[in-house]
Amino acid sequence: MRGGKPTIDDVAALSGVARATVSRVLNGGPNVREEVRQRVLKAVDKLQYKVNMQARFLAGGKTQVLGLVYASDLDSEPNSFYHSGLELGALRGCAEAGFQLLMHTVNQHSLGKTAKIIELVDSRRCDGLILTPPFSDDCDLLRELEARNCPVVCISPGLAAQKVASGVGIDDEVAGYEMTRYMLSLGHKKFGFIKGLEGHLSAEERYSGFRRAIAEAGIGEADVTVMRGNFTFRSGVDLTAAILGNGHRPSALICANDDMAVGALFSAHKVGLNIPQDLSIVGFDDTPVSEIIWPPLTTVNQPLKTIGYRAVEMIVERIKAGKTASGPLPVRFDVVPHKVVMRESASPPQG
Amino acid sequence: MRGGKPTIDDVAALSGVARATVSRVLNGGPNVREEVRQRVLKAVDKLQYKVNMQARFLAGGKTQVLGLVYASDLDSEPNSFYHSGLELGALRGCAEAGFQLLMHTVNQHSLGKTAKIIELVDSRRCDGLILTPPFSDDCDLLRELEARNCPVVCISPGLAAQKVASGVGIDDEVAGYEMTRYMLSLGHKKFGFIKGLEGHLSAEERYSGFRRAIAEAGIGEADVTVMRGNFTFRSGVDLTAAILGNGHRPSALICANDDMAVGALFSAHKVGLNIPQDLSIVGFDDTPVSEIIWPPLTTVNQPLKTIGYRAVEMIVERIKAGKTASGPLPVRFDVVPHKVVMRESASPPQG
DNA sequence: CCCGTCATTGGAAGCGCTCTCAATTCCTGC
DNA sequence: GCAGGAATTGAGAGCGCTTCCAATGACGGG
Repeated sequence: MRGGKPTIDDVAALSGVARATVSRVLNGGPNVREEVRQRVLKAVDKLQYKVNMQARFLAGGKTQVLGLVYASDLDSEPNSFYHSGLELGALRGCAEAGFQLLMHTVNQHSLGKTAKIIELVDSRRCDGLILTPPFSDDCDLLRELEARNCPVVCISPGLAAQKVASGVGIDDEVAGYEMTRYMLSLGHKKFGFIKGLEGHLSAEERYSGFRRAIAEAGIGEADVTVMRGNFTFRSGVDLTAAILGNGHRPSALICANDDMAVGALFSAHKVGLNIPQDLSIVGFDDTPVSEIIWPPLTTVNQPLKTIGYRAVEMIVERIKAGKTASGPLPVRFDVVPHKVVMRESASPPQG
Repeated sequence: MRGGKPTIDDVAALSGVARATVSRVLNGGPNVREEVRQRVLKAVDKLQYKVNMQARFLAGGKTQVLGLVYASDLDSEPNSFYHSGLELGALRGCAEAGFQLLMHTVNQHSLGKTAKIIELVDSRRCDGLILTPPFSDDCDLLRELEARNCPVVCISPGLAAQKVASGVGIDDEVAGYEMTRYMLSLGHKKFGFIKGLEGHLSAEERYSGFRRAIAEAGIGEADVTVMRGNFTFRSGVDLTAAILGNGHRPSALICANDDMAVGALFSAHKVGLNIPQDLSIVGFDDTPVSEIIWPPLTTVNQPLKTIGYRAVEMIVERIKAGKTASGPLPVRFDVVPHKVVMRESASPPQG
């Protein structure tokens, strides 16, 4: 033991068996006499022996670590609510599966963004990766990872990425469609839509759903105003101001996420509009603010924790498969249920 | 190379040197002829060789991984803004220091909460730990960790913990004091204070600062109402309702965090109060909502990202010291600057 | 009572890298 | 041209654990 922490050999020595036997006991292997097992366990306890994962994994060629990658740069702060939700769910999943979660952020505008992620797996730091938007839409990255045989699960990937790697998420197109249908059902006929950052395909899907519903309802191009924001409160404020200043004012404004919707609310308040009487405003995500703000925001709830949890389940599944079976698991996309949450920021249009 | 990934031996073979030499080149060791270095580098490049961290760390006895621990249970959702801020800062620090960040949540009410954290270091999963409240106040845990010689840095520890382990944070007592002084300067004479969860000593410090300012101002016990919340919006709502229903209404309400302040705002609005004319409400933390809410919340900003970043710096420092020097580094507490952010939820009392 | 089986157990070869220490080579200065 | 010392380089011993394979022992059938 040489003063340091006890090793498996110390346990073996103390219990009078071979190292291999201790290993068997530790890993619940078969073919160990009960009496021997007890003897080993007693030694483990007496020595306060703890497996050195570092060594176990070197020998076993794994790490029991999953990487969760998300984007962060100085201009667009990551949405903390969104990421915390996913993280919490993932953490729960990891705890159950006996994995650890390694966080990794990369500036999506940096040149070596892909390299940094790839290195994580090349240097054997983790057994699998969970990618969040917009990385979950980076097909090149996905393919590189696949070439390295690295299990990957994407959070809310767009259609293209869904063909390349497995993913989890809500059906954004349907969510956008349903939300729009709801607004339509309230009697709205003139719409505004604030899109999110380009490249976030899942947010773009919400827009597709919106278009589908609009088209079905026979609403003409002249009655819809579309703008592109960047998911921030600020952009919601600015774009809404632009939309409202524009004369041909919509009666319903749909935003691709809550932050922008809250910005819209802010802007509308500022010009003296009553919400929802004068303008219905709705968002996406159901972040905590949407409940706190006045009026409470009608929005779409997506079960972030469930998504994070499911992502871990899926990836663990793939990791196991990778080591058991021969052929790689087929790519799949798991849809988790979303829900339109009706609060008070949307109502039938006045007059 | 046997089909798998190239190893250091493959590089050694290809470049015609010994394994040790390749290692030296890889680690920037001295005493390698330039010509040899180039040869090795070329082989590395040609083979697309990547160090297997797993192996490097087993040999070196380190992991280059830092653990960030935070509490989470089902009843009290962790404050995503708070944790994301710290995490982001820590992540940035890790990236610069060449470390990875392992996240770990533990239910603070579970029995084995300490064991789970200890195991993280016992099983050699990380080289150091960053503890957030309330774990940063768990002196028993801190001592156990110290016994294991595990570098630890606490985020916003209370006075007791500051003596046991190093930490970073703002000076909460002074922050509470300053905020109260500010309210006093506005002319308030009757106060309400909503405390946070018991055991979160740093939040308790804010209260101490409040008491100090109140005492200095010669305000009597009869003019302050104190309640204990649990940091949630809900508790802010409920406790404020209680305070307002109580007759002897304060003109200023100070909450130990923003969520509760927002709840207070909500409750006050509900009973028809004008904020800040009828009641000034202030919080702590400067979360994003505080800017979005109406009226914008006067609060105390603490630089979370800086704190997270600094925590990593400190821990890396300790890790290096642990391996170089003999004596352990002295315990220290780094104070980062906070700032009272004056917005519109506080004003001189009416009448 | 002997031999094939099967449950147990031990031995030893790695996993891929770091690091100590000895061997070798290269320069100096005289 | 050669000794002494510094600069390089190579060999090999781990780091602590998993796992393949051979060895041992017990048992039941012939």
